[in-house]
Amino acid sequence: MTAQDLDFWSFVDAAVERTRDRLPAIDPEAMRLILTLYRVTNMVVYDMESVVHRPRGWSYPGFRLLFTLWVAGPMEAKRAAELSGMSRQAVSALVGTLSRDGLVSKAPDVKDRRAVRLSLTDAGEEAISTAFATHNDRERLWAGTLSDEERDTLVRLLGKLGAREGVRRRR
Amino acid sequence: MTAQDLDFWSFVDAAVERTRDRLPAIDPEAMRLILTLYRVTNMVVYDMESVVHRPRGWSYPGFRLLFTLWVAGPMEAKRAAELSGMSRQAVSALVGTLSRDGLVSKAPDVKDRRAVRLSLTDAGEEAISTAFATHNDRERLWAGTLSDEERDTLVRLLGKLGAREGVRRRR
DNA sequence: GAGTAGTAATCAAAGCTTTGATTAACTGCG
DNA sequence: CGCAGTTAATCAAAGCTTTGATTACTACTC
Repeated sequence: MTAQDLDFWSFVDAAVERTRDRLPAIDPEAMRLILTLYRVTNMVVYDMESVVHRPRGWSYPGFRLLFTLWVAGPMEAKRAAELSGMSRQAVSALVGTLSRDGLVSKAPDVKDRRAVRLSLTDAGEEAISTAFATHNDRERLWAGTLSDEERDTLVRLLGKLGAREGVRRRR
Repeated sequence: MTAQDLDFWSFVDAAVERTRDRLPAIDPEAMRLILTLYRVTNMVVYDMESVVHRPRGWSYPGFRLLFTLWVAGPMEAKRAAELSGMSRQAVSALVGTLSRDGLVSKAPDVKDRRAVRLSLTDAGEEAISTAFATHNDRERLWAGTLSDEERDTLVRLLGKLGAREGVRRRR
């Protein structure tokens, strides 16, 4: 496989091979894992975003924040950041957009006047309910390449990876 | 598990449960897969970027483009987009930064004067060589939660997911 | 050769995310 | 009470990515 014949996926093999030759001290299989993880996730996200969310005028991050509020109810911005995995700044900026578009409402917290309490508006509730069916159709399409057992194994192994201690987390 | 006790990971279980109750027509296990995939990858990317790349003054996308050129040699911008999984516009913008910082050089293509040929500068070559050892240390840390067999299984299942046909790809 | 269609790259605007700084409000110690 | 330290949120600037439009060039058709 020369450099001219590569495509998106065979690039991973080439990278592993090439690195094994030039930097023998590295762990090529760890590299293959992270490279593959990144590429697959990127594919899935691009597909979901471009097929499901952008045509409706929203972003994937916007959907994630709406979904977080839909699942766990109204909450402070800080907590929405924790549960959704975004930074507080990202939530702040995103809520600016979603609030402007009438999907999320901000109310001052009663107990702590620094805090902002986020909740779905009726339009937000409506939006997430209808969008989620399409979103999940797409999730099902992706998951459909795997048998139930393979899917469960994949979830379990991803969970094991995600349980890694001693790594940097968003604050 | 009430909404008040949730954290980043138990949120996934709550989402599956809550959705099963409110929207019985959806496939909760497909949802769990995609949700988990996204969260794990985000954790890994955040860790890699904040521990390895930002302290050196670079971004993860910047590293990915440099790495692409390092693995497969000088190439047109269009090809770099294909191999790295970025859009052509993203490559164009990113090359602006990397070129300004002296890590990548742009040269007009000899055969097609519309095209731009990208290559690593000496500084870029130097940068990727030294950064990659640290990058791979971090990859090894992540991969280290899994046995060799688990890691191979995970790569295989991710590959199967990534081989999905009929999805939207970047152009 | 002229004209049309297609392609490589870039520009422009908008959105998300990051770091670092700032404002406002809570907490705890003396 | 008064003040230092902490915390919630936001602002500002920079970077990456996206869509849509534009420019420059190539390739095809007549």
